[in-house]
Amino acid sequence: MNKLFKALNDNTRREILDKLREGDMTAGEIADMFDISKPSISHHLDILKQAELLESHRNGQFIHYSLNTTVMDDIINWFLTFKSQENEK
Amino acid sequence: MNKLFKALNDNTRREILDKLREGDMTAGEIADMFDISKPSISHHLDILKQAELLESHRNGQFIHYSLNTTVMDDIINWFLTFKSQENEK
DNA sequence: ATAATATTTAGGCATTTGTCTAAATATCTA
DNA sequence: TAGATATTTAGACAAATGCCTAAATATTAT
Repeated sequence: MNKLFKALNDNTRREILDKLREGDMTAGEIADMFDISKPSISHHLDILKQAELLESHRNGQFIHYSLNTTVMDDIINWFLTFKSQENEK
Repeated sequence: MNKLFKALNDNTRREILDKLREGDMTAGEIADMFDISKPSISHHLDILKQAELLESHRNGQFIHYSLNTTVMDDIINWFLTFKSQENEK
């Protein structure tokens, strides 16, 4: 959970996840959507990948990134336990 | 959302939230559960309060802290939009 | 083989973060 | 009013974070 919260604690990274909901994109396409250098975006992508929020596969020169939302289940459940406990009062 | 993710991006703070699910506690009681100085815990409590995850009220010398989970709704919904989109494929 | 394009890795730097100790503030009790 | 207890505020410091430029790696096309 630590890596997951860490990865999500940045507005640029959350925006990357949001954009990828529309469909997969290459590293370059993602970088072009931000006013940040490509190396910096590359680093953000790496952090998201380490948290397993993204998967990547190379296709020729391009590296395509796609969402992996299965890892969000743990966090969602963590939050929901707070809300469900609410009703027990 | 930024303050919220920031507040949640720390293991000590997440543990504080977990402990408070059992019931309200004073700042001192919370601090005693960790191997961290009282001023540091006080600072963590402040960050959680700024994110509106906690509320506090003074009762004599003591300050009692309690959970406020309503602010979690936004985050939960943010996550759920990822999961619900999953089914549209 | 060389040049061009896509992406990452390396290294440096300023800001933010989490921690501490010392001091300040607030409340209660004798 | 003094002294004890509960908590926060202030200031300092090391580690982590996010950004940049320059260089390295991988692939494609001439």
